[in-house]
Amino acid sequence: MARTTAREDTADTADPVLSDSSRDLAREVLIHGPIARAELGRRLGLSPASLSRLSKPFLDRGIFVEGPELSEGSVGRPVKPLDVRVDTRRFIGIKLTGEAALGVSTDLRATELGSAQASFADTSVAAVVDAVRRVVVALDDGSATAIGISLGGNVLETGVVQRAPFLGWRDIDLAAAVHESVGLPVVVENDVVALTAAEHWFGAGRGLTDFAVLTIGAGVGYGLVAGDRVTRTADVGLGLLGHYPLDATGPLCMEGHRGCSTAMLSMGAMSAQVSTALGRPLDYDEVLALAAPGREEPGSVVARAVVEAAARALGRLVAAVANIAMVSTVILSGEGIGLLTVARDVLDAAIAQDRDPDASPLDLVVDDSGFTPWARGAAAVAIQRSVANLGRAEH
Amino acid sequence: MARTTAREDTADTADPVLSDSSRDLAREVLIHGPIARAELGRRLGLSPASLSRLSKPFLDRGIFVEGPELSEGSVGRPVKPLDVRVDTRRFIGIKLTGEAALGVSTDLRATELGSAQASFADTSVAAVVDAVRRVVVALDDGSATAIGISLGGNVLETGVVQRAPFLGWRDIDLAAAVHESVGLPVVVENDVVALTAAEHWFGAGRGLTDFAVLTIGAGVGYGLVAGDRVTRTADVGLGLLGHYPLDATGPLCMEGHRGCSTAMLSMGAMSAQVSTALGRPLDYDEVLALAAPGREEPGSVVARAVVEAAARALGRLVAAVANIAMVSTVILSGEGIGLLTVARDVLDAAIAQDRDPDASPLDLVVDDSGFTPWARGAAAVAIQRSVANLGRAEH
DNA sequence: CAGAGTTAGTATCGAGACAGAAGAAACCCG
DNA sequence: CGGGTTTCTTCTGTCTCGATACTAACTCTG
Repeated sequence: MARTTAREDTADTADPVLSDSSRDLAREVLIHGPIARAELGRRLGLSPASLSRLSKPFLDRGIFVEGPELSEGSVGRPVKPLDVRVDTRRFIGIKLTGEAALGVSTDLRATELGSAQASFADTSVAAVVDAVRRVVVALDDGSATAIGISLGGNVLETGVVQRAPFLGWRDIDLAAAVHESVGLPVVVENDVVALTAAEHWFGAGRGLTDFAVLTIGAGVGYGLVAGDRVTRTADVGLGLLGHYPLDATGPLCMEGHRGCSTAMLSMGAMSAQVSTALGRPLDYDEVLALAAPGREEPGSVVARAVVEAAARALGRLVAAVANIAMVSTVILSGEGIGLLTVARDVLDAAIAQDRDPDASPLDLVVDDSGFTPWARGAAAVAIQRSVANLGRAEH
Repeated sequence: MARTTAREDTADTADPVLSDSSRDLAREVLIHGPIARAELGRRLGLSPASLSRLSKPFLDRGIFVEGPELSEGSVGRPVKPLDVRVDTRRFIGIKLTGEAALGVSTDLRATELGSAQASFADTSVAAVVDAVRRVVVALDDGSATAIGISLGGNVLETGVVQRAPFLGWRDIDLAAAVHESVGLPVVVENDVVALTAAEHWFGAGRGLTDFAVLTIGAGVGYGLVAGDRVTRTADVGLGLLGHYPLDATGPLCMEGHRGCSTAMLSMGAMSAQVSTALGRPLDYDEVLALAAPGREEPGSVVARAVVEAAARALGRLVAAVANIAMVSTVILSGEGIGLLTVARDVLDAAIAQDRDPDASPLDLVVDDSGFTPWARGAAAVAIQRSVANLGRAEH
């Protein structure tokens, strides 16, 4: 599409909407860090002349900087790579669980600069919005550009939460409510979509046009990037892979599926299995510790059986995703990927079993940064939505 | 991207490469049949003025025609819809099996106009190319624009067959060999990709940006359209869903997978199961006849058990594809979908079981036009490759 | 160490594609 | 029959682009 078409007029804040090429340039520099104009020209399909023209306003406004010249040993004039000044903007990302708002503040590349949280006693909109406000107050020094909020459930593009089981919400205009409360632009998105978007622009999926994200924690989440776009269907909030059949002989989940992904992989299901078998309560970390290689004490056999069954199930799931979504990269994230430290080899064997030996090797990336990716994802969505406004002057 | 960038210079035949907008217009009119300029403007994000300008050369060259005015009862000037003259070009599509070349001739919309086939005694390149030549001679009245060839295996974009197990080929430049023999432009593509492309532009997937295609026949094939593009990975020729685990208690396939998609769904596996149980040879159609509702004769119970197990397995596969590829439309094609006439209700029940009841309804389309879709798919690929050259004058 | 070769980036300018404005065409309706 | 409505075209100004020619800054070679 040529230039700024009238088709996707957000009409959000003001006039200075960037042209298509300018926005593409901003996106590319933001994602791919210090990068030469010539390289940008090749990627965007533009001539060097256009790159000079397009990058000038960004340099004038202080959004781009020219990095140090580095000649890399090759002949010719050294490149003066373009980069964004990541500190020109601040963003706040907040993940909502059933009890609390967990927030991080980030720079333009979704790098975490600080964190804060606030719990809410009940899940009324007022209580949740107030918790969000407290997190924002704790994190914002007055320079934040926008706020991203992510939660499990179905979210419309307008920021209306259509369905959020954890909060018991239906058709709540959360974006408007938070904007009312804190006075900043607010973006709301499904949590898995947000996490996937963060991996796409700022994480392990940077530069990839097709990959999948699997998260393991309280449940199992699934996000997909196809054709350089995060797939965003109406069903994305339902967690369609939450009850994917993986082991016909596995335990039951609370919805009655035998050996589904939740029954096999969620942290709660795994520790429950071991606790039941051993007759004493154990949490997830204790299960992993018991199953660790070399540990030979009462319960190790049970823990190992459960962890290895989970690893086999995960392998089956990863292979299914790679085969069906036609991706060659799968990113694993979430609090429950600790099982890989114990049973990585079992996982790899299970993947190999369900995947054609002639197929291209599967790139499995483990993002073990714990819980912050969820909040970081929310910030990433806010950043993405703001790129179109990057042309505006600094405040 | 604005205008014709130098990035994807095919440098195929000659100069008259269309601009991006012109190509998009040609594509849109070709796919969406008689369509008003105003509607085209909305879809392509162009002003009415641009539509007039862009469509003029196509009209002048006789590629487009203005359809009859139809006022549809609404007020205002009636639309003069644009349409392509489908008879201005002829294409030939050929599907290669292990023994024969099966061809169809089509118009610009891949509508079948005639068919022909030729078998080859051995799978040497010379024998296959000669069979292709005989098919072309039988179908071409001298007006064919291009030839599309599809086959099971891995095909590079250049037309080189990297791997074709059915033919025992490796790294064969089939496009060049056929071009040498018949003197027309030749496009070679994987058969499932070609079939998917045909559904995308001219079949049940017309107008959809995301859907999946499952084929059942001698094996199980899988194609995916995501973001309005046919997914085309290096692994696409391997048939990654050919041995997808579906039933832990099912029979073995010849590669030793228990209850995989081939073991459960392929025509050969189904009839083999029934034949073994009954102690007499039966072909696929006989199995379906035995399993038909109301039939109660010796063997019906066995046939029904096999067919229903296949339908359940297919349901599980369809649900997995819908959930993981995030599509809401799945097209079923191939010679082996006859089982649906017997066990459609079993299939629907199996899909429902593996899919969230709150998920958007799954649109299941059955393309039961038998074998010609395969050859038609090959023609469709040739047509798609030719759209960029549509600006050239008629011959 | 000088100059040839190479790569990066910039200023100028003309070509091309675009949308907006204005108007013509062809219908409906009262 | 004239006003309203929608479709489509013509004209024109604007904007973005790439080509060209240029400067800049480095390496390599003799």
